[in-house]
This record gives sequence, structure tokens and C-alpha cells, in this order.
Amino acid sequence: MLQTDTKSRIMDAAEQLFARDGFHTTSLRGLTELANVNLAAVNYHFGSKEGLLQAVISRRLLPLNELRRQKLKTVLNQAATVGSPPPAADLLRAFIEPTLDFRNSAPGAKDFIALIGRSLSEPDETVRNYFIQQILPVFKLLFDSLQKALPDLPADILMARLQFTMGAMGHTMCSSARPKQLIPGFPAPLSDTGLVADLIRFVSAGLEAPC
Amino acid sequence: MLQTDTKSRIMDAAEQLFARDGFHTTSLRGLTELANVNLAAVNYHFGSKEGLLQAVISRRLLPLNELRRQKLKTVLNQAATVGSPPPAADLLRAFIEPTLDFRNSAPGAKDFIALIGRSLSEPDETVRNYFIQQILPVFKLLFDSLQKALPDLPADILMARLQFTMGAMGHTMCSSARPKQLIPGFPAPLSDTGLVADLIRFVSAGLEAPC
DNA sequence: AGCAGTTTAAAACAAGTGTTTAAATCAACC
DNA sequence: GGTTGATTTAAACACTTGTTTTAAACTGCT
Repeated sequence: MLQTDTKSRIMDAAEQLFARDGFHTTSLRGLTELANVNLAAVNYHFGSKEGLLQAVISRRLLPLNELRRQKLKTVLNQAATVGSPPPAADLLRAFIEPTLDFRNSAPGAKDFIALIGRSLSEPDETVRNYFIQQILPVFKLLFDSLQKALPDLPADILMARLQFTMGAMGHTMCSSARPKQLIPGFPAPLSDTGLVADLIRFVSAGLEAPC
Repeated sequence: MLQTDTKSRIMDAAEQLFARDGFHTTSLRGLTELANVNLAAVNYHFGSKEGLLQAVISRRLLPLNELRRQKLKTVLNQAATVGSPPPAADLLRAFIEPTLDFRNSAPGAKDFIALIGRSLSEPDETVRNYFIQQILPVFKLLFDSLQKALPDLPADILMARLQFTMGAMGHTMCSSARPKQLIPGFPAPLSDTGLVADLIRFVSAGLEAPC
């Protein structure tokens, strides 16, 4: 067999279609056709469509969050040796930048980032719940670290601003995965790397704004 | 007949359900049951489910965008009389604040804001296209005004930061419509008015960040 | 060879979807 | 009061969905 195994082909196709069309809109018939597998293979390997979703999310989110955690720890350790609070911008970079690096790590990773970016505002709780459940620990680490970085910022305002940050991040991630269409009268969008670099500047300034 | 007319009842129910469950996930059977009308009434009055969506969006978005346009013009006129460029924060407030005022203007308006907030990142183009089409003129006005307010900021970076802004705004709008669930370890969220006030501070600082 | 785990194939299942139809009902007007 | 047009009703249509079932074929391993 030259192709990858059935299970992987299903997950790759799912990642692509869930990201492009959404979870509910994607039909197993279209999915299995794209993956070149039999319709029944999904239920055989993953139990259900929802089981497939969970597998698709876990496959990429676990290593991504682990990468975030490591980078956050590095920033915290560096600050601890110097004896000063960690810079907020460095913490945000540690959380955001892996998302970009990650997108180029695997062929389907870009689709995946769009999927979770969208899940933040999705009406359906299926995707969002799996996502939140997996990101919560590292998000908590980010939150606690930022409280040390910005001790004068009230906790509820920090929380609100992190929500803005997640919104900006999610929106950017999933619209940069869409085919870019020039809107007449507006400038061409930045490159992906430029976009993320400026996103970090944007949210850093926003987080440190007076209140 | 004590109740409002059929057409309005359908639109009210649609607004509520499209916002809560999404456009595709909402079935006409559940919708017409909630509205207390016959199943066929939707196709009779609006031609199709999509026609209903378009009507729901236009009903609220047209006056909302008109309000935004007026407020923007006011800021621009005030700046013109003084002879100085308009302050970026005032422009953003003129664009963002009507969204909040609007939410309290009608019983279903809060649902509606969640609907368009979500549409920004929705995979399906149906909702997003109607939304973008209607908001584009006033968005262009905001963009041009901000270029005057921040003449040193390159156009493509301004565009990117407005994208961040829309992301933060949309995410905030549609998650504040969701039933708030306390997450253990995190502070309780701000009130709606407090959230919008801080959103304006957040994006103002972000827009004016050095680049 | 033989066994177990996989994969395919085709079909059917039960349920849900938007839309259409034709008859019934209602309201208003001459 | 009867007629016309708009509206409502219940039923059916054509189609798609996720899932299950049955059987057959293929895989790698001892």
C-alpha cells in the first residue's frame, strides 16, 4: 500500500473539510470519498462522527499546547533568574507564536488552526467544548503569568482583555486560512508572518492600556 | 388578533434561533413551531429559508449601520471645525458603541448581534456575505477616517489591525450573548457596558501601537 | 494454512431537511 | 351576499443525513 493508512487518511480529510465547511455541514459521504475510504470506515475506526472530531482535535492540539506551555515556562524562568516580572509581550508571544509555527509544521495544520479559530464563536458546543477542555490548563498558566506581569491590572479586566485577544487571534487565524479576496478600496492583506507579528504588537499594547 | 403579524413573528423567532443555533442548524420546523405559524408560511412570505435570513439581517443592520455612519460623521465634523485630525479612539467608539446601544433597543437585538458577531468567522458564506455586503460602506468610512487619524500608520497594517478589532468585537459580542458560565480559577466576567468600554480602550491602544 | 484484525462493498435504516401542492379558510370590497 | 385575493393548513415530495448490517475480500502474523 503506497498510501497512508485508512485511519490517517480519514483524519486528514476530516481536518480539511471540518475547517473549510464546518463540522455539521460536512457529510461523511463527501468526507469518505475525499479520503478514498469506505463510508462505514468512519464508524468502524472512530465509533461516530463526533469521535472522529475528537481524534482530529486531539492529534494536533495536544502537541501545540505542550509547545505553548514550554515557551511560557522559558519566559517565566528567564524572568525568575533576573528577579523581575516577565514582560507581558513575551508571554503573549509564547502563547501566540506557536500557532503560526505550527501551521507550517504539517500539511493539514493550517486547516486545523482555522477549525479551532472558528470554534471559539461557533454556536454549536460540540467543537468548542473539546477545544476549551484541551486549552484550559495552558490558558490558566498564561492568565496567572500575566497577572504577575501586570500586577496593577484588575483580574476581571485582564480576563476581558484576554477574551479580546482570543477573539482577535481566532478571527485572524481562520480568515487567513480562507482564500484571500481583495476588496476594492482596501489594501492587500499582510503575509501570514507579518500578520502574526503585528497581532502580538496589537494585543500587547491593548493589554497594557490604561484602565 | 392580539399577536403581531405572521411575518414579524417568523423574523423574531428566526433571529433568536439563528443566533443561538446557527443558520444551517436551525430547522424550519422548529422555527415555525416557536413562531406559532404554519411550516409553509416561511416559503410563502420570504420565498426560501435564505430569503428569511436576508430579511432578518437587513431589518436590524440597516439602521445600525446608519447610526454608525452618523456618529462617525459627527466626530469628523467636530475635528474639521477644530482643524485637527479626528482622535482614533473617538472614531472607534463611534463604530463600536452603537452595537451596544443597539442591543438594548429591541427585545431580539441582542440575539441579532450575536448572529452577526459569529458570522465573521463562520465557514458558511451565506451569512457572512450578506453581512459584509451591508457593512462595507460604513467600514470603508471608518477605514478612511482612521487613515487621517493615524497618518503615520501604513495602510496594510491599519487594515490588519482593523481585522483584529473586528475579531475581538465579534467574539465579545457573541460570547456575551451566551449564558455566562463561571470557569473555576478565573474571575467573573465584566458587565456588558464595562466590557464594551474596555474593548474600546483595548483596540484604541492596539491601533496606536508602534510598528 | 489458518486465524484475527481490517477494509470494502452494497444496501437498508430511521430520521430529518427545505420545498411544493392543493384544498380550506379568512378578510375585504363591490 | 357573493366574489376575489391573500393567507393558512395539512399532507406529500424529493432528498440528505449518520448509522447499522450483512457479506465478502484482503491484510499480516504465527
